[in-house]
Amino acid sequence: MARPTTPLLSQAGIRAAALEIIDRDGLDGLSMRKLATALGVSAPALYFHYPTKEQLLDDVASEIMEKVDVSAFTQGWREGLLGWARSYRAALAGHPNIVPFLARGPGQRDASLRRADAIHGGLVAAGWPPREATMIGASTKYLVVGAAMGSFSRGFVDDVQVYLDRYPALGDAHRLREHADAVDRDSFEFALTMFVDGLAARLSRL
Amino acid sequence: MARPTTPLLSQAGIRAAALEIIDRDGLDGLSMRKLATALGVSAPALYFHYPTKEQLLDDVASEIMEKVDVSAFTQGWREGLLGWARSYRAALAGHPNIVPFLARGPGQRDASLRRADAIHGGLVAAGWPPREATMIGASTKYLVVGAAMGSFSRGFVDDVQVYLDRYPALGDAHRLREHADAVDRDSFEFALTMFVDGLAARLSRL
DNA sequence: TTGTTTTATCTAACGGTGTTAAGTTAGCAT
DNA sequence: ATGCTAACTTAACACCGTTAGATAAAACAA
Repeated sequence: MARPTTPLLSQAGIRAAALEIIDRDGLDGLSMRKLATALGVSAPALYFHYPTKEQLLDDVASEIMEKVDVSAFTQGWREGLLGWARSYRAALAGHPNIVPFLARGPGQRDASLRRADAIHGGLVAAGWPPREATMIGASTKYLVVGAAMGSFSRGFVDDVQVYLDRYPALGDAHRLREHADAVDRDSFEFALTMFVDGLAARLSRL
Repeated sequence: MARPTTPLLSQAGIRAAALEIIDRDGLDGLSMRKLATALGVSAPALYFHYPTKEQLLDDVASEIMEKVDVSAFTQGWREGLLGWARSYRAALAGHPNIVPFLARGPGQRDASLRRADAIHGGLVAAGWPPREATMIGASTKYLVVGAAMGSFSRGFVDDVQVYLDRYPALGDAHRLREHADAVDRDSFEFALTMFVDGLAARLSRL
């Protein structure tokens, strides 16, 4: 049982299985041995397709980031920023367990730079000074990543306070958790709206 | 060499050494064995003082969070929010390597609850509806944590220069690396200002 | 003072991790 | 048919968090 007639593994298949485990068992729940078992293979076989676990996670992260959409900048900076932020957050919220990894350095890839360029260019084209365009991009990313981290770590103090305010009649943790996603999205939308309102006021003063 | 004349370890000493290693070598750079070696002791000795690595990290995180100041809410919601956000960010920026742990942290401690109460209470006292007060708290936390994650994940954009001709609109973004700290702080201040401006406009409409 | 218990460390070891080394065989080119 | 490469295998290494059991000093009881 050495080399199979038809290959058992592929990069795409490995990534898919890895993401499935991460979504189900968390980032710490992913080990190369568990991943290999899920694929019906021994652990070192993975290293024929991926040089390192880190590289595999990088690819999984990039795959997720590819769903981020920056096309709305053609309709104006406000629409562009909102569209980007929302699709960015949606992408992260779909796989909250990988956010702590994702937030620590997807930067230097080609696709990522193309996105950054579209954002920066869209803002500058709308009249924002380049320096402020950079800060707007960074700020929006702060909001998205912060919100994603928040939803990643749900169940803790601040969130409890949120639940109690919004669903005062509910004392039961199960039903609270049911609405956790909606609460998260509300807070994110609120933050985004306030931020963009502040931006609009500033741009009109400029 | 069994029991020493005077104890070699203390919880405070262990925490301090752990934080030092985290600051220097990163979160993954902290192992119980390395920590023990730094303290001139064998690894299992640590378990007499801390039941688990997780618990130790919890304590280190709490120690950091104790520097967050919420007192400015006595001077108004704007001042309170700005003061809280800035001291919160300063606390995290001082130890960026622990942020990924801290952000998923179980802040289920008394101090954390007291802070949340002060924030929520200060906002409601200033006329914010309770539901919006909690969203403001969540939003601010998003900004702080997102900004802290950003500064944590410095280390990307190494060879952005290579891409500059391909993505001309990046413009001055290639200096992100050199001025990472300044850009981070400026962007955070910018985001915070825009957010609070948006809030002020909304409150006056309310 | 002696004896006992508790405290703070030690060494050894268990099962887990990412990863490397070396062996085995299928497919393919010569 | 021969040799080369591809895609797997098992064995093993160094590290990880943590537990078990031994040991000796300290603290306390008689």
